[in-house]
Amino acid sequence: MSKPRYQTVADQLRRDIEKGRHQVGTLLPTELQLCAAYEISRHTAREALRVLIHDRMIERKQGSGTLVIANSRQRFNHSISSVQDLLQYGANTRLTIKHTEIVAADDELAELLGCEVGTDCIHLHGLRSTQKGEAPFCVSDIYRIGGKDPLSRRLMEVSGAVYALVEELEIGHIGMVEQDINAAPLPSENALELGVPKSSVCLRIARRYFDPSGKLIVAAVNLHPGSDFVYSMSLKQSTS
Amino acid sequence: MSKPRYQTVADQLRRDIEKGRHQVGTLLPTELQLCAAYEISRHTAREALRVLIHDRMIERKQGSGTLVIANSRQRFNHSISSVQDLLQYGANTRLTIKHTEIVAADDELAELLGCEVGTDCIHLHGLRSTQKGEAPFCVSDIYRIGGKDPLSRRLMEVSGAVYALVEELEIGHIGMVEQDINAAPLPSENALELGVPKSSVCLRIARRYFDPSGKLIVAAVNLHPGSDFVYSMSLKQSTS
DNA sequence: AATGAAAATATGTCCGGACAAATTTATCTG
DNA sequence: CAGATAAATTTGTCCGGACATATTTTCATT
Repeated sequence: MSKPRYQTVADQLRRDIEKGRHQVGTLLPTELQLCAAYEISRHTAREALRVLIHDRMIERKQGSGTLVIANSRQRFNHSISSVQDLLQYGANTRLTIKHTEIVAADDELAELLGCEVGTDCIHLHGLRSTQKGEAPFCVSDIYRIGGKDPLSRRLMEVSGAVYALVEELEIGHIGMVEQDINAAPLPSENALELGVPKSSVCLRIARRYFDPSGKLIVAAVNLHPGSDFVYSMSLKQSTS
Repeated sequence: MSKPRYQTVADQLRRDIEKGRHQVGTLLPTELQLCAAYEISRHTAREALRVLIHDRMIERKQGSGTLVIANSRQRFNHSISSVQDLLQYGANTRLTIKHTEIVAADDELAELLGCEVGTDCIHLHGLRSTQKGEAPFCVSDIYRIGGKDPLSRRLMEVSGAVYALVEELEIGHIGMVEQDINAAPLPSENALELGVPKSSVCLRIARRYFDPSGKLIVAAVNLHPGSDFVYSMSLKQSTS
């Protein structure tokens, strides 16, 4: 239940960097100094620093020291799933399900789910916002084949990111994700929901989650008003 | 000079997975088994496994074990640069430079390049198509600061993907790529070039390439008519 | 003042051990 | 046989120490 020690130290260091107590471009205290300051072993100090390396806030160099390279966490900015993850975790967003229904798949949905037209599907429609109750910035639709299958029914009870969802539903783990990104006109009903002009364009991210055996778990479609919301991420390439 | 021990073990395990001696979906030997097999400490075994976690070949779960989730290192197909790579290499596309010019940076370009408004810049404007002479599906603009700098001049002579470009110009290697993705209305002149309706929406990918020291090499903006072209990629390799 | 060798510093690698927490497996009980 | 309980298994956390390697600093020499 309680946080590991190295996590506590990492959190504290992150706050210190975010608050400017350790400026970008300067060196963090050395391992031994951290050991003394937090009364931890060197191993624990290194684990804490590893967290910040993973967050891309620091870089370490043997003999030189630990350099602060960013004053905020840049966590998932390595993977394309980060676009989504950035929204779901990094930016600490909330998904509020507005309604759920059983629908017969039309052409478009049938293609997304890879099923026959007319197949019963569960559909969850929600809005994503940074804080609960705040203005939404993204329309999120989640689909699953089978209106009566037990997993689909449970899907209606839980809420949150698809990854959390999959964990909660005890599906095991996600084997593959297919992702389509394109631009599209934002449907007027969604424009209304998001409070943006009717003629807006949007970034459409359609994702399909498969289990390791290749069976589709769920599909999700997210619409982001494009001009308002810009995804930015940096990628460092290792040449080793 | 010599590789660390944990790296040797990680390499061996990776080869074993790639060769199918450890199948995707199965469990890797436990830490203690690895300790015995390679005559290493548990710490070293854990370091080795950490490498494979970083490569996204395995996933670990306390109490359960170490699951093999991929049979090859997942490197660039995890990064959003694959969107571009898919176009440049996977789909075997051609970039045809339509014209080059020296321009004074306006507000937008100055922000993209991180330079003063009014700075001389090289601008290459081109169209991307699957085959030379075929209908283009993407508008590509490449920018570089300095209208007279030798590298900029040479930029006008070569053509192709930015990565190939960088290689040809012998810049060394790209240290970092920053990327913005958003949706936008497609400017009417570009719509004309691409032969799509004037009121089209487009996917706009703006990328900035830096050398390892952090100096900007070039910036590129690609516009794709959104509804026509869909990026599709898989994040995790399915069991094949 | 410039150079180069030595010392100090800081991170990297590696070992040993101990206990905690999560999961799986075996066992007992009704 | 089903369900709860206990044991075994497996990874996670944390400590201590030692030496290696890369970098910076110091200092003696020229």
